[in-house]
Amino acid sequence: MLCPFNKPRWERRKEARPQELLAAALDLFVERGFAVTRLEDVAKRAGVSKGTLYLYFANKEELFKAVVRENILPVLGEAEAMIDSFEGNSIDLFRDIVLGWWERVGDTTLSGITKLILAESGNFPELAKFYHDEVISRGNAMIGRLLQRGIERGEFRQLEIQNLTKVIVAPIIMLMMWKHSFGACQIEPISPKDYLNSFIDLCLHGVLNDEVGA
Amino acid sequence: MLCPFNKPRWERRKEARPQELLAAALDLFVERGFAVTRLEDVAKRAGVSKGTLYLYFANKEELFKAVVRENILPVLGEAEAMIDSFEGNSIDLFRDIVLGWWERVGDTTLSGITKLILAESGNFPELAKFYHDEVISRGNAMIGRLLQRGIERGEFRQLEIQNLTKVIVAPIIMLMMWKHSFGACQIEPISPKDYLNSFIDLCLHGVLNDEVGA
Amino acid sequence: MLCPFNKPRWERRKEARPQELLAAALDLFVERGFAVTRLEDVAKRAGVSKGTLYLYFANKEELFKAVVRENILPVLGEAEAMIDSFEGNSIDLFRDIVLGWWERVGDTTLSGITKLILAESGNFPELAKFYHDEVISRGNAMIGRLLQRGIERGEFRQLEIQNLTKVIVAPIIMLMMWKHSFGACQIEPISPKDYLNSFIDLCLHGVLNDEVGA
Amino acid sequence: MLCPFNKPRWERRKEARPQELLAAALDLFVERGFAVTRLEDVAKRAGVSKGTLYLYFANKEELFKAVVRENILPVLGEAEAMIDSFEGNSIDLFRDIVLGWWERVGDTTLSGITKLILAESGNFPELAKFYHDEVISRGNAMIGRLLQRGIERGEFRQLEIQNLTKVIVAPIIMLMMWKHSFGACQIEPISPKDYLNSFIDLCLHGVLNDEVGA
DNA sequence: GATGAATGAGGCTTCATTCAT
DNA sequence: CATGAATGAAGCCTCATTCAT
Repeated sequence: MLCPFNKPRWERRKEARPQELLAAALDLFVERGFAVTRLEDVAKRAGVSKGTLYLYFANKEELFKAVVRENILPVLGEAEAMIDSFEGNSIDLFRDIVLGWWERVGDTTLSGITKLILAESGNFPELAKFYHDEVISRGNAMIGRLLQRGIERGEFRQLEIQNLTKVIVAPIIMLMMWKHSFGACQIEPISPKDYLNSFIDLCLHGVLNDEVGA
Repeated sequence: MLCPFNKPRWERRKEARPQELLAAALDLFVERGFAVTRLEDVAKRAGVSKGTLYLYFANKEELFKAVVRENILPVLGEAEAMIDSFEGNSIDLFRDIVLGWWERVGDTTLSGITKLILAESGNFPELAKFYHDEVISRGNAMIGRLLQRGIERGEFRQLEIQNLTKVIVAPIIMLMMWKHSFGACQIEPISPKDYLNSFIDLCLHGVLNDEVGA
Repeated sequence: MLCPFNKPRWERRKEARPQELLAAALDLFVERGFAVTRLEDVAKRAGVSKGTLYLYFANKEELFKAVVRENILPVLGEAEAMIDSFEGNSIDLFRDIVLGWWERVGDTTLSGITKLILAESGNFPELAKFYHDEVISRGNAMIGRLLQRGIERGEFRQLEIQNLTKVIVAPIIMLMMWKHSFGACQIEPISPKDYLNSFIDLCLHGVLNDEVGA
Repeated sequence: MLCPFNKPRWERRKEARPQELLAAALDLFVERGFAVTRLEDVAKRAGVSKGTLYLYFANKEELFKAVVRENILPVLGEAEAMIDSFEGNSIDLFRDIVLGWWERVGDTTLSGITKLILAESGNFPELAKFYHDEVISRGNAMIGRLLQRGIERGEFRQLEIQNLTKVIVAPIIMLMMWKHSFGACQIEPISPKDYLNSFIDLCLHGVLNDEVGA
């Protein structure tokens, strides 16, 4: 009785149960997709029975929302804070943001959520809107502020920010998508580090040979 | 009987059946995903009965595979010819490739195939591999050759081609994904023209302010 | 193939299936109650599978409504016609209506519907309203017209019709209730014939001994 | 400890528990029916937890039986005393009985018991029998004795008592049923006073116009 | 070939009941 | 005694698949 691991499972619930369920749901949703995942499997993976899920989440869709809310939003806040408090060069900031995002999100199961949303948005427009408003648009705004900062500091040239942010976000999202689609099938996995370095290099310098005088 | 146009209408109809079914299935699979699409809806959209589907496709999974196979093949080769025969400046070539791709693929139903594959790759790994080998990797190779051409002609600087191609392809794929996910939900649709111009501008020049002395 | 009874079950559907399902549902709803009746049992009694029910009725509640609609409404129309076309004495008409109602409704499974509605109205207010509007109030109006007719012809004394109709309808409804509650439990079954004769006698003459000078 | 009012409040509470549970259950059973009432709601209405119910009642069915048993007994005997001690006119006695019944039973929660029994008799035949023997048949006997008294005193004409009692009881029972079915749904609530006056008038005089020469 | 009625396995959800604290 | 988290059987409903015509 002294060791918590001796406690019967049901006793640990108030603290951990919802988190265990969310973790199990995240895994399975990412692995199989929302529509195909059976709640019974989520429960089984969390080590509880089917009915227990309904003590914590009203239905499958609410479970999905909770998974998104609990996992993605905290990370976003951190990144936003980083931009606003960063002191140095915008180039370094860009590099930090990109690599940090990969470390905190892309390289974790969380990246699967993005894939999930893009894949299943057709069936859950409400969820898609929720995710867009809470995650995508905030992410875009973050990159937009970063570009603005660089322009104001004279580090970046005059840029059309509106569309450019989406273009810049795209390769990061694609890297996450890749990991959970082709990557998950063992098809030509990409080296994130090399990919992201190429990405950063491209964003900074473009492809042109400036010495020739393009 | 040799010329299809001599056949009575219902007989031509009969031969067109599978194509009509595939088209209907493509639409619905793209819009809703594989698991959620009901065969009855596919049949209804094609104007036939549910049972008729099974005259042409053994089951739902085979229908999916046929949809992908039938729609992937026509895409191949379209753009490849373009690149090798082009004479002018690599910058113009890049611009033509990107905008031409959008016009001939991205802006057609075929872009839905890409979304479909990325979304359902987990459940159909062999299709994902097929799509990767026949489409994605050939697209990458195309961009790779384009970059190589630019470098050889001194128009592009020395570039690490392997990963860069994937980075450059990413925003194009994302544009297609967007069209079929958030775009389909009426959530902040992107203007492809503006997006692609920003993309081309970024790829060529990067974001740095060269005059400052980068 | 000549004899319809040799036909496979599924072939007879377009004509008879919905009626078979409604009959089975009526029996079980009356026997067990709406909430407790399982659709699988309804299907089984009709000799079909669970899914077949949903080809004809959207859900359990719609099935219930259809049972009421198909069974009760036609009988009501007949009774209404009888009142309007009857030529003779109002006393005879009253007797005919009461005994006819018993024959056509009370003595059949249909009487169970009334019990059902009264018992389960709490859970299905929408159904209760439907039944009240379509059946109860029409039945009351029918009796009301009968009383009015008798008064106008001088056969009945001046009566307060509004509440009296409900009072007169009550013993008829109770007889149906009884049959499906205590009667169904083998508890002191009532002889409908004697009960209705007492009822008619009471309605006509009351209990008072007029000779004494009431 | 002998006087309950000396006990601390929570201890009196403890003894009152079963009554509070039964009251809550009565309300909900009457309102929604047995099958549909959730024990959790019963517990909530009584202000206890679901588990507590099982400290007092073995299961849902036993709770139902207890509800009925506890509520039936107090009804008995209330009215019986009235009839045998009455001195005056049988007409006045009838009026007093009917109006008194409504006041003391029909207009209280106890009328719900009647509705409950009639509605659920199919699933609880032994309770139905109990209720019939202890309540219904005693009520009938009471009315029977009343009629007999009137006949013997020459106030009522010669009547067939056996069935007539049931006919006379019917509108009273129906008034209770109505209150808990259509009445509870806000569908055309009946004015008990007017209804009962019409009822009494009908029972005494019938509908015929005696002056015409009945 | 084409139909569409029929099937029945399977998923989501509810809730009576249990039981460790 | 009281709690309320946990269980799991059971019901409603969906839909891929079959098959007699």
